[in-house]
This record gives sequence, C-alpha cells and structure tokens, in this order.
Amino acid sequence: MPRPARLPARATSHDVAARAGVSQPTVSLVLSSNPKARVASATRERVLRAAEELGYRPNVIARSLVRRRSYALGVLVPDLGNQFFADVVSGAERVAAEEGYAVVLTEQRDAPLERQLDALRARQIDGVILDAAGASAVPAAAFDGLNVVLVDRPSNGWPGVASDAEGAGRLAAEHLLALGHRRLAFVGPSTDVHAFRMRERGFVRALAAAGVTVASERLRRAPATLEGGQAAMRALLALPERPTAVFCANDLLALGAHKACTGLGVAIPREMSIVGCDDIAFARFVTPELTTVAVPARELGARAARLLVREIEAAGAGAGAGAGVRAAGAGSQKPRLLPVKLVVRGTTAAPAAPAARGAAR
Amino acid sequence: MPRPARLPARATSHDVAARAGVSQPTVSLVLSSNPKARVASATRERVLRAAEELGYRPNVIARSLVRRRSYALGVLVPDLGNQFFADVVSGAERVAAEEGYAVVLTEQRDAPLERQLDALRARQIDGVILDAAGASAVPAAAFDGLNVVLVDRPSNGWPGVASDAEGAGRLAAEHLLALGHRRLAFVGPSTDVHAFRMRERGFVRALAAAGVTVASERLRRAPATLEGGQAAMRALLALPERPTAVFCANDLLALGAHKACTGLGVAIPREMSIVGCDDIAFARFVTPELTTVAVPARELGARAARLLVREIEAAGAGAGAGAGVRAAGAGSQKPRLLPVKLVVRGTTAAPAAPAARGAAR
DNA sequence: TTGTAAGCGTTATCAG
DNA sequence: CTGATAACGCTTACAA
Repeated sequence: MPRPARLPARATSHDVAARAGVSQPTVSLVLSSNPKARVASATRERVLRAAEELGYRPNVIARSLVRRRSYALGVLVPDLGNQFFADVVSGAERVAAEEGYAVVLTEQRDAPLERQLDALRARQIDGVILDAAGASAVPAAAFDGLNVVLVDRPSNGWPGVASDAEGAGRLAAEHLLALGHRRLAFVGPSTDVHAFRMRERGFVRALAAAGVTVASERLRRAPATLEGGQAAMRALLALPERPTAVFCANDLLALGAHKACTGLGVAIPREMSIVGCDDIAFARFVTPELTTVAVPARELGARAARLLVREIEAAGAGAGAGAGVRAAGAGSQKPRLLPVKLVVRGTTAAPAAPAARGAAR
Repeated sequence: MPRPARLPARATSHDVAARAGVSQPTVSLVLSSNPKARVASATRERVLRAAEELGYRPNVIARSLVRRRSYALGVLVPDLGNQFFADVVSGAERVAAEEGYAVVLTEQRDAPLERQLDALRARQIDGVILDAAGASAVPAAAFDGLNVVLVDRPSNGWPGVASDAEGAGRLAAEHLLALGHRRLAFVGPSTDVHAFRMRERGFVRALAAAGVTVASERLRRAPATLEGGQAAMRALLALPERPTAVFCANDLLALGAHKACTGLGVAIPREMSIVGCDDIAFARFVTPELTTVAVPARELGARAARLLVREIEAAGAGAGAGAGVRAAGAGSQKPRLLPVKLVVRGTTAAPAAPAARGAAR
C-alpha cells in the first residue's frame, strides 16, 4: 500500500547524505562528533549545511538500538505530591538535561518495585535513581545489570547520595539545648526510612551527650504527615509533664504540630518550641515561621544524577553493558553526606518559666 | 573481538525462538498479543515457556524503531516545585503507566520551548502534554508533527483540558456575596496565564451581576507566590477603605495574604475573609484553614494523558505518523471544563461590623 | 578520506 | 499456521 501522503516526514541521515552527495555513514561521522572522525572540512561543511537545510535531527531511538544505550535515566520516587521528592526530581532532571540524558519518571504507587524496574529495563534505561525506597528488602536481583544510585538510603551494595541526616538531628538538639530546653520530645514515623532514623538518632545522641534523655512518653511515633504531627502534638500536650520543645522528623510533622498548638491556644514559641526538618517552602508560610533544618533536596537530586551519569559512562566505556553490579565502581565512591543547615526562624525560643539556665552560659 | 564476558546478556527474541524451536518472528507473533495472531496453541505454549525461562523482555527500543512509536509521552511543566504542577504530572504519569506509556519529564526552566520539543521529537516521543505554557506566542511550527495536549491553556489550534477557571472565580464571588461582603478585593498575577485570567474574570463578572464592583485600588497585581500575596495584602490593608474580603488567584497568594494578616494582627476571618484557589495540601496547614476553590490538578493531568493517548492511537491507526496538526482530530473534541468546587474552611465569615445584610436573607 | 557491508532487536509482509 | 526476508535509522569496523 502506498504510504498515505505524509507531510515532510522527518529527514533521515540518508536524506542528508543524498543532498550532500556523500554516503550515509559519512553523515553519521560528521554529526556524531566522534573524536577520531577525520573528515575533509569541505565535505563536513556540505554535510552540515545539508543537515541544516533539511532540519535533520538524528533519531535517538535508532542510535540507542545500536549503541545499546538509551541516554535516558529512570527516576523512581515514592510520591510526587511530596514537595521534597518533587525537588529531588527537579534537581536530577536539570543535571540529566545538561548531560544530554532524558528523565523517565515513575511514581512508585503500589506497584512492586521489581515490575517498575523491569519496565525501565525494557526501555534500555541506562540507569535509575531510586529515591528513598523503603529499605524493605529489595530483591537485589531486581537491580541486575542496572546502574543504580540510591538517594537518602545508604547501602553498602550500591552507590548513593544522602544528606547528613544524623547531623540534622544533632543541630536541632544543640539549638534547643542552647536555648535552655531540657524537657524535650521527638516526633517521627515508625517506617524504616533511613533518613528519618538517622535524624532521630542524631537528636537523641546529641542530647545524651549533654546528659539529657528523651523520656519514652515524649517520643511519639506518627505518620510523616500533617495529621500525624497534629495527633502527636496533642498527645504531647496532654502529658502531665509537657515538653518545652519538640523536634519533628520532617516539616510536615512539624507543621502539624504547629497547627495543633495554634488550635489549642498553646503559644509558639513561648510555651512550645518546634523544630522541623527539610525546609520545604511552606515552612515559611505559617506564623510564626518554622525553625527547621534545611536539607538540600534539589542538590541531592542533582548529585544523584551526576553520580549516575559518571557511573554509566564508566561502565559504558569499559566492560560493556553488564555493569552496575559491583558497588562503587572505580572506588571513587566517597559517601560524603551533603551538609544540612539549621535555619532559625520563629518557632524556637528559650523555654518560658524554669530551666532557663545551663547552656545559656 | 570476542565480547567481554558479560553476565547473562539480556535474552532476545532469537534466544527464545531457538529455545522453543521456532523461528524468531513466531516469537514476536506470540508475544505481541496481536489480535490477528493465530498460532497453534501448542507452539504458543512452548514459546511462552521458553520466554519465561529465559526471563525474556522485549526490547522496547527495537520495537519503537520499527513501529515508529516510542510509547512514551513527554510532559513539559514550568516548575515542579509548584505543588500544583507536580500534581498534574502525577496524574498524567498514572494514566500513562496504565496505558503502557512512559513519561519523559522535562522542566521548562529558561530553555526555549522549541528546543525542548525538538529534544523530545528526537526521541520519537508519541506526544506531549504542555502544562500552562505561558500563552506567549508559541511558534506553532514547533508542534509540527507532534501530538499535543494543552493543560489549562485552551487554544483553538490544539486539544486540551482545563478546569473551569471562570467558575472558580464565580464560586468565590458568590460565597463572599452570600456572606454579606460588599467591599471586595482581588489579587492575581499579571502574567497571561489563561487560568488566572479566567478566575479573575469569573470573580469580577459574578460580582458585577450582583451590582458590586471591585474598585481599581482593590485589584492588586502580584507574582503568584507567598511573597506576592503578602505584599498585596499589606497594600490592601493600608488602604483608607480596607476590603472586608479578598479572592486570590491561587493558594500561594492566599496563603501569603493570610500570613500578612496574621503578622499584622488582622483577625481572620473577622476582619478579613480570604478565599484561595487550587486547594493545595497546604491550604489546611494554616490556622484558620484556608477557604478555597478546589481544582482537580491530578485529574487534569490524568485527563490530559488519556486524551493524548487517544489522539496518538487514532493518529497511529489512521494516517500514520504525521498527525497532530489538525486540532480536535475526529471532532470528538468537547472542551469540557473540569468542575471546580468551593471548599469552605476557616478563612471566610460574614464581615465584622456593617454591611451584614442582603444575601444572608 | 570516504564508501561498503554488517548488524542492533523488533515488527511486518509475504510465500510455503 | 509458520518461516524466510526485508525493513526501521543509525553506528562501526573494514575496504577501497
């Protein structure tokens, strides 16, 4: 059947070749900017002009097929609705674009991680960025033959980037201690997300180092959401001995706590100091603004992408496709943690009545 | 050169064929679930088993090359950091996944739209979802040969999905009028984003219909951000005749206004009623919670994806690739607007002192 | 320096 | 019903 009259069907390298009066591979040579491509500058010129005139764009799919590389990165996030993850994706996308890679976005949802990875593999994805995938035993074989970078979920098996979550907890503790707080609380989810765990640990340890402990009834577990934070704070406020300050594992929780206090007429920060973690944009939306520990989400994504691209190109150059199995690759793997930063705003102050001595010096 | 010892190199359809003792095309027939593929159930079984045993996954890239379809959708958003867009992407991704398409995410940033589309085209993207691209004259030729769906930016040239932005403005107006407000203000950006424009128009018209006008000094322009909202509200509060209520073009602005009031000790809603638009998650984070008009962002994305897929498959089935030029395709194009919904929460009430008559009935 | 030949892994169109 | 055979558009030796 004669192909239906199709508008200017995309020009191929053959068309360019014809127009330039050269062979098709020559076109490829000229345009692929292959280092060892020595073509007479005369013909190069002709080819370039022909390509220009035809508006030629190499077909990435065809290139992928023969090179066995798609120049695409998969990015897997639990939930785009979470500002933090959206930022990570944004950072990754920027770098990917700079490096000439496309980003194939996949939201985790309910689907099993294994299927998702499989789908990406079918597309010859060059590597994937895995964002805070619950440490739940990943089959490991699921990663077979894939270049992987983990975000905020260190693993001795695969390279990754993470923020200094323990440091975040420590900063919060030191800040609160310095203000004179001694009766402290912590609110965090019970899931096994590494970053949350470390924030808690950092907080508790820094306190311990100062001789302060968090009474178990002041250590509340709650889902990392607004509602979780509200509920936890209500429980805290109902305690016979209220804490004077609380550190929340993320800003959502902190904002929930903030809301609970406001709703119950508990003055922030006079009666209750609150410290969050992440520094999402909305930390500044409430009154008083939330004191929090800033985590560079975008930067996290950017580094992950950079690392992944390096990994890919190393693997690609060397042993062909089957890479990604061994961990750090060339050993250049320094699991350096991205620094976090305390951002003091309006939700923290010295405790109201007693205890206002000590670290104040 | 002998290929470097590579771990279980992905099985191809040839491998499956060999193992099943059939020809390669047969494998393709069996696995592509082609409707008119009548293969003896005996061989079908064998093929399926062989594929299973080898863990065979068809190479989507190869398929794309010959079918001239990538089964991938491009999604272009201005800024993932904006909760609203993130939701649109999320909705689109869900549907795309259901329909067997991957999502290639691109953030607009500074890059010219034209380049971005070109990059997508090079990847043989089957279509793109364009999210609130500023109505700034898009070269039109940039869309050549692409299936496009516009989100929240109606165009007579291309199909799209949008929310009932004008209705949103109307709902806000009616709500405020019903509460007895007569001295009203509007805050919105000056950019030519269609949805914002329509929200404003709906608001103003509904008021006009009730014989109420928005004095020009109570119509504030401000970037659609927290800061913009704050600044606008401060200006409003400084007016000799303060409005008793304000409608903001989106929740970010409303939250900014909220914050300005709280900071200045203006009681919400007693002294100032505020209505936002979008109903992002954070509308419930503040105290009192924000009254707003809910816009189904996720649903918007979902519909866009659905529409795009339909468009693609129609084009693919019919006239081959060159589609997307004419607008609605099969004319099934009903630019139905997604309904919005008023969500009354804590930031609206009857005005304090006078004027509390009228629509209250 | 440039052209020829041979794939990459599929799908599609035929004969057998 | 199944098996050759020919693309799809490009890269990469290898020859001329």
